Amino acid sequence: MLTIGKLGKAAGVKVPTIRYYEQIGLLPEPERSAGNQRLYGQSALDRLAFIRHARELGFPLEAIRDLLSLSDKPDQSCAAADVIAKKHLTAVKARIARLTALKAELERMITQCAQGTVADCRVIEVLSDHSRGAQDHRTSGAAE
Amino acid sequence: MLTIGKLGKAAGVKVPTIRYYEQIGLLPEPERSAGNQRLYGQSALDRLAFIRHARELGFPLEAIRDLLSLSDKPDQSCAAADVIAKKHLTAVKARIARLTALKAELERMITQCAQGTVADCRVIEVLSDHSRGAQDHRTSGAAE
DNA sequence: GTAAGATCTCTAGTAGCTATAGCTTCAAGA
DNA sequence: TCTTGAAGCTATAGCTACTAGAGATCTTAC
Repeated sequence: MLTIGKLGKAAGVKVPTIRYYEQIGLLPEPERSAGNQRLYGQSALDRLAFIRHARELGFPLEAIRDLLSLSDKPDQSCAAADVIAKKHLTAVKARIARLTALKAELERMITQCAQGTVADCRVIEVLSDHSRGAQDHRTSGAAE
Repeated sequence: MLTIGKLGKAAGVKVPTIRYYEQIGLLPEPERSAGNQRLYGQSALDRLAFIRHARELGFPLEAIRDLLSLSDKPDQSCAAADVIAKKHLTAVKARIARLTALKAELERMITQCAQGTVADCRVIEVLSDHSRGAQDHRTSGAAE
């Protein structure tokens, strides 16, 4: 049996966050010790690790709630999980594209900044590029 | 001169968000019409486009505030902007790595889900993989 | 037995918006 | 010129996903 601190360490989640997850019903109410402290078993650790992993990957708590409810009744169709995964995949792809573009921009910025003052630094220009022949950035960028 | 709605459309930012930015001091208070409505010029559009672009790329508002203050005094050294950009670049790289891993996982999930029920669907397993030889995922994943 | 550290509950604060209520102003058509 | 409907105004409250405090209690190691 794990105390909340041990559980948090094992799953990589902060203690108040665990209590928060319990409060909003993502984690079931655990057993308590004689002195009223929470005690967790392996299944709580699994569940929390799942939540943390999904959160890290950008799933909102509501999607996680859905996925957990699926795992709670594993003999049902996979269609719902599939829908969630597909929806998220689209968002993930868009995010990767944007972040990759940003990475290039940041690298360019840093290179250029290394050689001058703000006057000839492109940081600001790069990030407000709408006015210099890149009016079309919305076509590729605003897909969210 | 643009009304707030036109400005929002031009920059791709919602009207309440513009007012929010003004409230927290990211945008200067604009002129007003005789009837007390906000009126914006080109510089406000530039500034807002910059903010939106930076937000889209994941810069927190405080970093944007810093960058804007730099652009307001463009004859100073670029070092500060460089620091901000570098710090952000590290975070961006980590994010891309995580999202790329997620993309693979989601794609695998969807493929597998297409062929069965939740009973043999890996959605939950994939996302709580700590117990199957991937305990070290924290080493590569929790860098934020 | 005592002292440090972990846990308890509860409340309030954070970022970055978003929504609502109830009002006024503006632009376009009849 | 009147009117009507969209767009604007202020102010406040709500949202997600936590995070931080206060002040009390429990557990554990010496």
